[in-house]
Amino acid sequence: MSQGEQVGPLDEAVGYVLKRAATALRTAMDAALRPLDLTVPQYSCLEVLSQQPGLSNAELARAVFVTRQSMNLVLRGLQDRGLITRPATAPHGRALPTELTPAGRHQLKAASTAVRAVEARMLTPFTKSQQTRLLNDLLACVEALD
Amino acid sequence: MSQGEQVGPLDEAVGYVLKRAATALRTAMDAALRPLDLTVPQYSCLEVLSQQPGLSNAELARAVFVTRQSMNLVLRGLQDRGLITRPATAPHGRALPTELTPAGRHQLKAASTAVRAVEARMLTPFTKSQQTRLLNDLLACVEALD
DNA sequence: TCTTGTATGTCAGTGTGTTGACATCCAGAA
DNA sequence: TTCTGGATGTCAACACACTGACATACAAGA
Repeated sequence: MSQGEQVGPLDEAVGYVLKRAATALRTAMDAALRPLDLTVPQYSCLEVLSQQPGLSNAELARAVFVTRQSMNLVLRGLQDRGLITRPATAPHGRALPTELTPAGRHQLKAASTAVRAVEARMLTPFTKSQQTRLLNDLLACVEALD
Repeated sequence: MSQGEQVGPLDEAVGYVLKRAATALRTAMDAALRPLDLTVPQYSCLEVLSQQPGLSNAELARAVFVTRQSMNLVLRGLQDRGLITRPATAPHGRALPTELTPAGRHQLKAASTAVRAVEARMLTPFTKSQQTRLLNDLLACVEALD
């Protein structure tokens, strides 16, 4: 262009590479979860639900950064497959506390190992301390943008 | 759970934070480009086209990691607004070489500064050497997954 | 008590990206 | 020359996430 370097060969833009990394991870996770008939949002939902049982639809949506409507579809799919349970009537307010079924816990265990394997493959080039450094760097990026 | 730590409080999973960072960046870029009436894919397309004029639809799609169909919609939108030009008939084969119009170059300049401002804000917490380190780390992640 | 506000679940409508498919165009081998 | 393979542009159908909207249920204040 006219005034010096603009963005560079695009491979040098942090934002570009950040998107590429996220896309590659998403693709790899999709492939790893496909044999289990789980999508990434479904797996994320199960994982959160395992760590925080009894969360409502809206709370789950906030935890996974999607809308209530989207999470509602995810939950319905999981419920139809018997991986989670929601009471037909709300015990308090309108919130329906969601819980994992034994089948859901079993499915989550398989999915969790598959996902961890993908993460481990992604982190192969790094030492343990480098991994925490990368983690902190990414967190700093998020905070700087917020 | 049963056997030690599973995934941790989820904030410690690199994949989770990677997605959060990419989402935050995407949201910030969307907000920065909205006043210019440009979406992130449209901006990416203009940027690539500026560095490599004459690329065809399929080549652009590969460069931005979307399908030909999606890129076709993006190009049509940009073409209707007079930011790019495509010959009505292909000079060779079926590929239609795309070029930026003066209006497109002008719009891209404004968009590029806006996007660079977002990237700069994201990289505020880092020194120059830390930025290149982060870049290389992310590239290593992509390579490890490929 | 009644009212206002907030939060939740759910129903549309919309937009965007994808996969699947097809016709076209060129290059190279038989 | 003829034909096969690869690449391209484009159409259709589908999936998923979003915004907008509405009715419901509880909490806090007048």
